[in-house]
Amino acid sequence: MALTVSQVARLAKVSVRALHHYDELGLLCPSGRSEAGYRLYTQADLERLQQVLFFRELAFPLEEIRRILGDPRFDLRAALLMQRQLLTERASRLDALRHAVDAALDALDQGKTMDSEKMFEAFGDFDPSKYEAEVKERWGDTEAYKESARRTSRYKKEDWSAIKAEGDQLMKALAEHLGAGRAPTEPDVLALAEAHRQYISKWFYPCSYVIHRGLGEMYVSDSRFTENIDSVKPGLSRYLRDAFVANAERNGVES
Amino acid sequence: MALTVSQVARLAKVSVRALHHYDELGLLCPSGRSEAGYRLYTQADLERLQQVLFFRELAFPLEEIRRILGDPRFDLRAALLMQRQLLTERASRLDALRHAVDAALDALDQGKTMDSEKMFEAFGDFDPSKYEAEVKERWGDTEAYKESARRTSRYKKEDWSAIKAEGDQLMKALAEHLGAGRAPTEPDVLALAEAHRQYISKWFYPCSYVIHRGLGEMYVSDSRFTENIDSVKPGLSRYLRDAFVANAERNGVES
DNA sequence: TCTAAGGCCTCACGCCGCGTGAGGGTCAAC
DNA sequence: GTTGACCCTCACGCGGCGTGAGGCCTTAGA
Repeated sequence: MALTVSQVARLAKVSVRALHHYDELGLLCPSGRSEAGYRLYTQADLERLQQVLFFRELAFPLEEIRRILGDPRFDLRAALLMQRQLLTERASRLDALRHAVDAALDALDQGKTMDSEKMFEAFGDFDPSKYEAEVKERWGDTEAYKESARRTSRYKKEDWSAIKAEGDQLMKALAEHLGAGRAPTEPDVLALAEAHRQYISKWFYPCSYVIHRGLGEMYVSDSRFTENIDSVKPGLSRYLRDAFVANAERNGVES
Repeated sequence: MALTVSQVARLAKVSVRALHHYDELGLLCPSGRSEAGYRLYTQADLERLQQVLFFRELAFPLEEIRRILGDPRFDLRAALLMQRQLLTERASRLDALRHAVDAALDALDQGKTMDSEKMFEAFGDFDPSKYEAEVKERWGDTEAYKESARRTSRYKKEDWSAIKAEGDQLMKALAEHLGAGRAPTEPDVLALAEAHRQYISKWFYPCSYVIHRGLGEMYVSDSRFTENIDSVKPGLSRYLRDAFVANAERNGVES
């Protein structure tokens, strides 16, 4: 059932190079490789690709798409509403341009030369940077987010799949301890919690014990996190929270 | 009355870097420099800038703008009509995207997950390359034009102003001979005609005697050429035609 | 008369979303 | 075993500038 690049490319009407590109960016990494190193895409990959293309059509930058799809805090509704707003603004701009072109044509028909003042009439009052600023404010309002954005934007060529694999491995290990009935306060589990904290610090943003504990709290209080994590193993999000809290305590952070 | 870069930048609301860029491309070279090498823009430069910005707003690539503004054969009406068409297509595309976003929002409101089929419904039937192809066909339909486009697209960093100066100098020299009452068949004039042919060959496209003669014919038969050339000196276009014809004849091309 | 600030200049690299080779391995069919 | 259609990984290029770096020029004020 696994598909090769060119098959996916045909299905989704994108170029093979684009798929390579998305792989490089960590935006869509095929979940498998053949023995010869061929990229192998699963059905799930196809779905993700569709989401990617959806946002791409909506003119989101690829970097942002990666963050959007990878972050369970992501607020789809807000993003869509914003994008709608953006599209509306663009449409009205296009309209203004059409009027400008029409005016130019009229002037031409009447044998007049276009005077330069008229040329600029339509272009005055439009400032695309306004929207940009808004977006930045909306999405980049926490320090951790900003730092994370700063760092992750540099990874590009580095191995995103490696980062993801590292995270998955931690989750899997913790899920196994949960499955084995170990308490979240046991040393092995605490060690894993600590490893996770360092993993976050290393790749995303400086993650203190306090912040890590807060992250754990979010895992249980925010359903988007909870669902995502519990899909690995039911109850894992609570388990993580408890482990993070215990790890913070053991390192001198009061609860 | 000469303006500096930053003054022009403020007036036209473009960046200084953009003006530098246009200078590099030969799209808008300031007509003067101060002793210290500062760019000095005249009123005429400002008008040209306005034209540049006009077409830029209409989403013409800069390279094409340069050709448009530099080529007296340029058909403003056709270009505007095309651009109108382009804008209309874009507008309808934006509309489709807006509907897609709305559909996504509706689905969200009803608690459904977006299914991937719907995601793609709006994106199927749009092929921007169609229009591209049309434009190419419309504007690039002669061999000389194509060759010229191929070559000039490579100049970029090279000194466009030097090329222009070389051409202007030839025109000026020929205009002086015309003013002095020399016949277009005199050796000096023929030499200049030949120099012009080689100038064209060197910078734009291989210009045979036959083609050169044809170019001369166009100078008198196409009013856009005629006006442009006669603005240097009245009657110059005819004079050029005659000189080119004589030069062709002297080199074994029958009339 | 000296100085500091704010022009101006020319390199030259960076960005994004890939296109387009180059140079080489792999797979299926004849 | 040979073809030809795939696949891989570099690595450069494009367009329209943004953004320094490093250095000269000009002008106003102390």
